[in-house]
Amino acid sequence: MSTRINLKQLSAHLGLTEGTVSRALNNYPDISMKTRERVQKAAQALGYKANPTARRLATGIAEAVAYIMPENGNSISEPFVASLLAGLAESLARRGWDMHVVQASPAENEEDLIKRLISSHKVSGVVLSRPHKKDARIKLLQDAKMPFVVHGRSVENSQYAWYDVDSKSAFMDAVDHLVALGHHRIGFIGAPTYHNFAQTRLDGYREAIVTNGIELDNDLVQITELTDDGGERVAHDLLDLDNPPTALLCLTDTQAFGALAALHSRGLVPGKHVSVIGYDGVRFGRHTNPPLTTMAQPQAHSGRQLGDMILSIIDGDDPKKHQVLRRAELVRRKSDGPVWIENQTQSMSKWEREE
Amino acid sequence: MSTRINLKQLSAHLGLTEGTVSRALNNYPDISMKTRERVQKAAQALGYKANPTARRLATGIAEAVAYIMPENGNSISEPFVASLLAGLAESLARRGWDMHVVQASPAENEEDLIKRLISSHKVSGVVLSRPHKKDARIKLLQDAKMPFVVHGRSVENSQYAWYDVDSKSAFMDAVDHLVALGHHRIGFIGAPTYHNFAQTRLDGYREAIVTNGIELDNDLVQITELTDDGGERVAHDLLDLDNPPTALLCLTDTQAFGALAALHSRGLVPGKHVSVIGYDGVRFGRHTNPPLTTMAQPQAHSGRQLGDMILSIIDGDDPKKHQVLRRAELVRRKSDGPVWIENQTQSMSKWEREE
DNA sequence: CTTGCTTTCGAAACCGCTTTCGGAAATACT
DNA sequence: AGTATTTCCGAAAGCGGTTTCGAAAGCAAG
Repeated sequence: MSTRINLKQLSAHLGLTEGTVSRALNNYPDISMKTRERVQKAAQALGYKANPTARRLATGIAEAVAYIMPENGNSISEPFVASLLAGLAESLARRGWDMHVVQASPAENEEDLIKRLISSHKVSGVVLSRPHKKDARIKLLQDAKMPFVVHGRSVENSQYAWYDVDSKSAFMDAVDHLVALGHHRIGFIGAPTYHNFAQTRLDGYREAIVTNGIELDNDLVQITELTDDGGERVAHDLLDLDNPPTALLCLTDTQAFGALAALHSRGLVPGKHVSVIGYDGVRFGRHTNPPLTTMAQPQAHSGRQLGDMILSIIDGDDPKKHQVLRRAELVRRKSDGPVWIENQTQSMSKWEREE
Repeated sequence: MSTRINLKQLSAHLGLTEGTVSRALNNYPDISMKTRERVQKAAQALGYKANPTARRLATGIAEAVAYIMPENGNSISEPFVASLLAGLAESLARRGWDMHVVQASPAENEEDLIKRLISSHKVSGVVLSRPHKKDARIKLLQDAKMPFVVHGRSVENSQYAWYDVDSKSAFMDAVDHLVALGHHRIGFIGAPTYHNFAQTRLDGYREAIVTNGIELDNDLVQITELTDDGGERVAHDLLDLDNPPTALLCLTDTQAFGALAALHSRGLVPGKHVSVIGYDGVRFGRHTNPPLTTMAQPQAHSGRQLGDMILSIIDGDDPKKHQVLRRAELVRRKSDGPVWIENQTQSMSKWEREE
């Protein structure tokens, strides 16, 4: 049984008042250096650690941050939660703080979850992910003056802290890349645009299409779920078009996997007959047939970054000073290639590939 | 600003003592039914919720459970953490408890983490995963009388609660399946056997090999990391053997992905020249070339199950009564097939596949 | 109308720590 | 030497609940 020593015992042992010992431990300036050191040495020796619950009650600081699981965090669609959580936990742990991971219960919507979180006083800050274009949760947090950072952005994003990848540029780059390969009919496999990232990626696609002097064709953009099955279904729809696309640009790698499946089932080879490009850069993309070309988001340390951000905001930093935008980069594997022209002889090998 | 009402205000409003109101709210029998209802109604109306921190301090109950992130939780090797966390969080939330997810800091080993957790009094219970064969953390928890459940099992597993998949049987089934396809030289791609699951799966492999009247060949078992690269590397080693295996059984799907890559780089087609079977049943496996045959573990609701278990143990249930073993089942896709015999004509199509 | 139980609630201690306030001792200043 | 400041610590009041204990009130029994 770990018979933890408490403040009363420690102060009795030292012949001091609890208040004095507490202040000594917390480096109050009104304690002489001599006794401060004596107290800290004794605390160390006796293994004293202030009871967190008591401290939290007394100070009113929860010493914990909540990470809100994205709606579909349990699906294949969020491949990075584990590593993000690891980084976030590490960042918080350096200060001895806890990471709560919370999820809306089945009978509860996302906003109620935030309300509950705010009024519970269980956390000092919140990490949100995958915001909607207009995300009511953000307003709730702002009104309650609850510190928070967002992984991703909503449309109005000037007043809070966020960490995001510039997926609009990424999709513009992807389009440019495909156009350079000769593609003019590029299909877009997207998701409902209440997800802000779905909107911005679509924006990037459209803008680049126009910039490249190609006429927008709404038949070429399809909205579906963020799953492989979704990607597969609408890939078929796109390929069934009278004037089908020669390339498929997908919102996520997961959807792209489905697109690859659709091509296979039609006897089309990805990267040859039809190009496919995903987004995320999940490692598994190396193992598809062919390996998936993708816009890889830099996800290293994103968790730690988010943790450091929320901590400094809780410390009083201006949230607006914490807005970091990173870039995704094209990882060229083998699912993209020049536009296919029937009866032509064309060597795949002239295209340089990863590894 | 959410100006939360506290007990003092509520009791003043009711003309009762704080103690009385508290007891009324907690359904103490020494409060008359009449005032109990009156109090609860008022609490409801005024939106009173007891401050969790204060309650925790007073009762000494942390009302939280810690989930220990597996060492490699950030890699692709633990594909199910997100869904497990979701289930666990849901189970705990039903009681209003928190889920802390914790991780050993870089400068800390797993045992120190447990010690810290125990002495911090921040949680009432612990969920552990991926135990080692002889896991010191388990002994620490037992000695401290800290309730816990293990996702997986260690060797001595009779005295605590666990939730596991019978992967030994799964590997026996996999071997039987391969033998039925004519394979006699079956390579095993494993991981360091301090991981208990690595040991039991190896045991299953060996036992089934013997049961099938095949001589054990230690050259056929290779130990490596739980990554695709690891699998790829040792797959090459196995195929370089003078008498190479005709089938590769892998500890995890992730390793199997690497094995597939190794085959491809040699111009061998998986499921035809060499069979590959993985374990886990990750959805990604549908998209490899060819789709990966695997022993799929039933992971639905495992998180909720673990949550319900830890809660009832905290409530006083005998941990030994909470030991659940589930079975994995063969999901046959296309990476397995009859043993390849050169110069034979053999149709793949006679084998029935998933979908 | 006592006596003896129950029922029902108030009073107070407590959980373990933080923080404000005030006063004694020590030091500084005329 | 006497007064004005500092320095350093003790005392005490929280933080917001829970729980034990005891006493007043209500009730049935004698």
